[in-house]
Amino acid sequence: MATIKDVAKLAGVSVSTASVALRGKGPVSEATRRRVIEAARALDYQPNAIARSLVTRRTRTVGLLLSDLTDPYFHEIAKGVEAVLSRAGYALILADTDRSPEKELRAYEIFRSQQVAGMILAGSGTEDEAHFEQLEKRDVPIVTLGRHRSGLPCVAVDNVQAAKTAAQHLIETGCRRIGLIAGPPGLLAAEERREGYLAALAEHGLSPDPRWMLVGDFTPAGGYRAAMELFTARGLDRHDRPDGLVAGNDQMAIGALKALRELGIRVPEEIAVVGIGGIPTGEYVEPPLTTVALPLKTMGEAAAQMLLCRIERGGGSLPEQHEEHIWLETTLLVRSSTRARSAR
Amino acid sequence: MATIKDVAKLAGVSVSTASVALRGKGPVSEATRRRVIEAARALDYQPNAIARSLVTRRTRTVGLLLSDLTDPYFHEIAKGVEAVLSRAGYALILADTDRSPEKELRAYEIFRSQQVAGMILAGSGTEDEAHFEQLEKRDVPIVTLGRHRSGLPCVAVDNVQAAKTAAQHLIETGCRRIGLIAGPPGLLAAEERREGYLAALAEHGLSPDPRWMLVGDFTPAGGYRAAMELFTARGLDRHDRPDGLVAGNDQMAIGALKALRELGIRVPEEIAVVGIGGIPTGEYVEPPLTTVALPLKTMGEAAAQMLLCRIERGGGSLPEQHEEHIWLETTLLVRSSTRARSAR
DNA sequence: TTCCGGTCTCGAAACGTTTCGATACCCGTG
DNA sequence: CACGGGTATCGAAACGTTTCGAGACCGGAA
Repeated sequence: MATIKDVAKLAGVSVSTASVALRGKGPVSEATRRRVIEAARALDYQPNAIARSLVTRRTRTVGLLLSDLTDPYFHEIAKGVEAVLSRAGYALILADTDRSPEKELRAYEIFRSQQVAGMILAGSGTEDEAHFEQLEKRDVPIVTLGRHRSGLPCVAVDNVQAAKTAAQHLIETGCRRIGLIAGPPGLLAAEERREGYLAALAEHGLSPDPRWMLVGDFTPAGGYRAAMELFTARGLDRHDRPDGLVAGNDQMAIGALKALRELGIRVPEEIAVVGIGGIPTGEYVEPPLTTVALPLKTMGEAAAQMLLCRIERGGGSLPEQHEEHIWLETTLLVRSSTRARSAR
Repeated sequence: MATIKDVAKLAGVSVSTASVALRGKGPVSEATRRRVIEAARALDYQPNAIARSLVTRRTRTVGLLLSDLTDPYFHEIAKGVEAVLSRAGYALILADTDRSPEKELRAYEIFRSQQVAGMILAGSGTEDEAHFEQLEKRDVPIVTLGRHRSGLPCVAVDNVQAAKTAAQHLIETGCRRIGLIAGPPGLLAAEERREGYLAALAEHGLSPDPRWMLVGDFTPAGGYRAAMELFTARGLDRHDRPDGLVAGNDQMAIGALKALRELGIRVPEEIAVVGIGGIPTGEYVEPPLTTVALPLKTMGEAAAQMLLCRIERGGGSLPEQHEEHIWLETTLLVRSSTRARSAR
C-alpha cells in the first residue's frame, strides 16, 4: 500500500505538507492541496490508521463485548451500536464471551491492547463484584448494558418493573395461578425479573405454588424443557396447574409455547404466556407472543452515544461520571398468547 | 498505561531485552526473564498492539463485512467466524453494510486503513462485477461467503441444489402445484434458488403457474406479504391454488406460515411449506418448519480457517489462489410443515 | 532599501514496539 | 596467557503518521 511518503514524493512536497494538505487542516495553498490530493488518488492512498493512532494516542475503534452472538437479544442491540458508531466514524471490534468470565477478561485485555477508545459490555455470565473490579482499570471508558450494579456507567431497563408488568397483565386478564420460568441464577436480569414477578403476585395477594417455578437458561430449548417438566413431572392435577406463565425472556417463552402445543394445552385458554424482551420472532410463533418489549435498538444506540460522549470529553472514566445511568422504558406488547382483557 | 519502557526501567534492563524477555523469543537469562515478567505484572503492562503492528507490518485483526446484523442467517456464521478467530488470537472487526454497495465499499476502505490482516465478505446487496473489481486491490487476503461468482476465494453452498432438494421433497411427498416465494432479485443466492426450484419442477414435468411465483425480500414480513398476496390477490380458486410452497429462505417461510395460519389454510394438509437455511427458529414455529439446512456455523468456521491459512502463507491474494472454493453440503431437515412421506 | 508580518513549506521529533548488528563478558581450549 | 566461541545484553534504526518550531518567501509599510 502506498504511504504518505509516496504521495508526498509524487506531489513534490514534503511529508508534513502532504499530511496537512490531505486533512485540510493547516494552511496550504490551493495549488499544492490539489496536487497532493491528486497524487493520493492516483496512488489509491489510504492513511494507515495504525501509524496515525500511534502518534495521536487515540484510535477510532470501540470494543463490544457480548455473551453470545447467537442470542437474538443482542442482535438489535448490536445493530444499534454499530449504526451509531459507524456514523461517527468509529470501527467496531467484537468479542463473544460465551458467558465465561475468563473469556470476558481475556477479551477485555485484548481490547486494551488494541487501544480501543472505549468499550461496551453487554452481558456476561457473572455479576461478581470481584470480577468488575478487574475491569476498573480506569484507563478506558466503559459503558455497560444492563449491569447497573457494577458501579460502571450503564444503560439499562427496569427488569423488576418489566416482570411486574408481565405478571400484572396476566392477573388483569384473569389469571390467578401464575408460574415462572426464571432465567439462570446468578444473572442479574434473571434475578430481578423473578423479583418483579414475586412482587406483582404479592401485591395482588397471590402466592405462587413453588411447583410452578422453574429455572431455564434463557434459550428456547431451556424454556421447552421447563414447560415440559412443569406439566409432566411435577404431579399437578387439573386444579393445581398454573393458568398463567411468565417467562424470563422471549426465547424461553417461545420454547414453552412449543412444549404446550405438543402437550395439547391451549394458549391462552388454558394457560396464558408472557415473555420479556420483544424480539422479532415473537410475532411469528403460534400464538403470537405477548411480551414486555425492551427497546433493544435504542439501548444499543444509547450505549454507543453515551460511550462516544465519554470518549470525546476525554480521559478514562472519571469518578464523578461513575454513577451515570440511563433507564429506558419497556412497553407491554399484547398479542395472542394472553387473553384479551375483555375475556377475563 | 505502562509501556515497555517502564517495564524495562523497573526491571533494570534495556528496552530490547525487555521485549525479548516478555515474548520468550531470543536468549535471555532465566534471572532477567523473571525480573522482567515480574515488573510487567507489577505495572499491569499490556503490549501496545498498535505499536507492535506498525513495526511488524501485520495486525492480528480481521474484518467481517455482513449485510445485516439483524438477519439470523448471519448469526451462526458470525459465531463460527468469531470462534476460530479468537482461538487463533485474532480480533474481529465488524461492519454492517445494510445491503448498500456504497456502505460496503466504505467499510472496505476502513478495514484497509485499519490494516486488517484479512477480511471476510458475507453478503452484500449486489453481485455487480464492477463492484467486485473495486475490492480487488490485492493487498489484503479476502474470503467471501457465498459469492462464488466474484472470482474471489469463497466458501459456499450449492444454492441451486438446495432449492432443488426443497422442491423435490415437496414433489416426493405428493405436491404437484408448487409455488415459490423468491428472494430479492439481484441477489445471487435468490437467483440460484429460483433456478433450482424451476429445475426440479422441470425434471418432474411440472410447470409452475406464474401466479404461484412471488418475490419477497428475505424477511419474515416479506414472506408474510407474499403469502397473503398469493392467497388473496391472485384470483386463484380452490383448484388453482398451490399445494406446496418453496420459500427462498427460512425467514420468509416463517412469515408465510403466519399468513397461512391467519387465513385458516392448514399446513401441511392444504399446502406444504419448505424453507432454506436451517435457522434455529424454524424449530419453534407452528408447524415446525421443514427446511434445507445450510451448515451455517461450519460456513463461518471454514471461511475463517481459509482466511487464516491465506494470511499465514503471507501476502495478498496471489493469482493462483484465486479460484479456491469450498463447497459445503446442505441437508434436508424434515419437520412438520411438509407431509410425511408415507402420507403422500 | 530595510524591516515586519503573514503565508506557505519544511525538517525533525515523537508515538511504542521489534529487530538487527555490535559489544561485553565468561568459559574452556590450545 | 591468549584466543575463539557462545551467551547475554544493549543501542539504534525502522515502521507511517502527526505536530511543532523554524525557515523561506513575498508584499507592503516605513
